[in-house]
Amino acid sequence: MKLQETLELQVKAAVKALFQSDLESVEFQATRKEFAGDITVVVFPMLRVVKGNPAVIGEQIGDYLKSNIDLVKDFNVVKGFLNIEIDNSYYLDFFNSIKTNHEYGFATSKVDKAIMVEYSSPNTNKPLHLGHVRNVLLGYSVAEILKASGRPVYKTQIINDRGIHICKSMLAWQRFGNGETPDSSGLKGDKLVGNYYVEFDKAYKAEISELVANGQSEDDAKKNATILLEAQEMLRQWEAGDAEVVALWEKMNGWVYDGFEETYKAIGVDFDEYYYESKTYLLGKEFIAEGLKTGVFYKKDDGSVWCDLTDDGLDEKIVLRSDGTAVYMTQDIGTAIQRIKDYPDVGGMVYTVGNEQDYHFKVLFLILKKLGFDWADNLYHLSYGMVDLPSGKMKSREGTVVDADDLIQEMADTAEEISKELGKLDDYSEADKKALYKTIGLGALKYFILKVDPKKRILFDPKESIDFQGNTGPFIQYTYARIQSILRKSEIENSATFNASGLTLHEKEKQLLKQLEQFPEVIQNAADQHSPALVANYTYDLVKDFNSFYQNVSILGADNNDEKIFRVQLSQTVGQTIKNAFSVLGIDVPERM
RNA sequence: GGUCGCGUAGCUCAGCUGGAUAGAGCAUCUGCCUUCUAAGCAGACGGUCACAGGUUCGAAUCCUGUCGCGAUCACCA
Repeated sequence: MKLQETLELQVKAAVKALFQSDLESVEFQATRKEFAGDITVVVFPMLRVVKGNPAVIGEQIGDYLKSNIDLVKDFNVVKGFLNIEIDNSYYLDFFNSIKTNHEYGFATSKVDKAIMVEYSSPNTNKPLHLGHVRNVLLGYSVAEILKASGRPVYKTQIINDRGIHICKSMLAWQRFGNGETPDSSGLKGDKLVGNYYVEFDKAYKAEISELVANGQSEDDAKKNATILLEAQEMLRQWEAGDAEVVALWEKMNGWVYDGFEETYKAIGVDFDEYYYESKTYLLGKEFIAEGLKTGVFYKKDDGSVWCDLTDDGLDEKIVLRSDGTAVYMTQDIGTAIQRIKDYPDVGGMVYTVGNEQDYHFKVLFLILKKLGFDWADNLYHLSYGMVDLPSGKMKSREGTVVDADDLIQEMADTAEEISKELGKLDDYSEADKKALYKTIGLGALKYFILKVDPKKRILFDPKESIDFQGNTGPFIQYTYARIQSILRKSEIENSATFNASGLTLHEKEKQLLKQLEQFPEVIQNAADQHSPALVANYTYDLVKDFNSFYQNVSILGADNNDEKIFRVQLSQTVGQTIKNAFSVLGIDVPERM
């Protein structure tokens, strides 16, 4: 039984014996550093059932615990706080139980339905940028955290491969491209297609100003520009299945997918399954027709189909245009249903999408529920805040976007600069160095983004590069590397045993053991709250404790062999925990740096 | 205007479903490398937790209102 459970039972028993009252629950917290003790019972809440002075009550409960639980070594009471000192043997037993477990913190799989986690979900007309990076990192990490908490997970995305945006790139490429390909230009496919999206916009703007100069109003000019009309015509041709248009569409989307794959690979994320809007919007339409029959939806005179959500405090929502074509909602309904059809073991889904779509998902989930799907109760919108620049929002048309590939490269470059200044890697091969720079650069970037609460906005200043000191990825990676250095020197395995009876636990050691004890719970909380930030901040705390230990206590120079074995193994276990924690954040750890 | 989210140190962020004197990092300043990697450690400085009420033994945390910032309310995605 866990310590806290034992204590809870005994505190209840104490209150029963001393005051003839029953407690519903007992409130615990970690003892503050300035007081003696390891765990604290808060007496105040008991005052509802037990009348009296909280300090006196604490004293009496403390006496009871001390004489009834061997592990309770001593206690003290400060105001209404009962600080309990736990015997070292408890922490050493705990340590021995986890030290050889390489999966420490990860739940052994529960029998539970799988969860599908969607993230990235880009449009196919332009490259990925910093906003996508946050999305991808969050989605990937939440998926890994859910896995670590014992649930089967599928990672997926919905690719917005059809629509006016890609037609714009296609048209511009036809018109200005001279047959340019990724091969002929040496450009990444997504970059190339993105360039033509910009080309389109330029031509479009030029035409608008020409029309305005000829006397049209701005609004009219925007509607009447021939290049836009042509793009719209192209979309119609696509929907009609025009062979030439479809071939071009497939070709250019193919380039984009290759480019995206490269970026995903560089970031280090993956997917189990891809969904394409072009393939799911029709299924959505089927279910609109179905819902129309069952009365979930209704048709207006002009033929458009709506869902009335006013009873739920929302508005009416259109689900099909009057011309019968699909809207965003239509295909999202289709995609959701398709996924459950494909993966019957999936019992819920997580959508990693920015908070500008909060309303959309509220409506989507409600509609799916009205359509009668039992899994609709287990849908979660992992809503995250925008990544803003000092100048405000990123605007692709204004060229202020921070490109994902560039950013990754810049981070690696910064890592290289710093590493060279420190000059600890002189015996590394060039290839090993490059790999390490990438690990550190990515570590800095990922940690920077993941450590903040998903729902908060992030301000990213490209001029001030991301820190490599303090509460950062590289600091944590550095600590890991330090630990590996000790392990290389010590050559002590974690399977080795030490004689615990002779050990006097140093306060830094005890602090580390307490911190390690938290890890499984942190993973569970992070899974419940869909928050990688909890894991990131936990890891930082652990690492801070370790560095304090490292700097204040000699590990290899311990007084006796038992102590040395224990300290080396403690270091190794902290290292393993850092590695496990970082793995669910998608961050690699280096052997040296 | 309606709805939703956010507001904590100069800056970037923690603070678990209410608990002790609100914590870290960066920046500034002091110390510490002939000893396990100084991307580190030890310390100093720095706060009206946006504001005002309320709930209670106790509020940064919960409720109400105000202000500020953002998002959203399309036959766009």
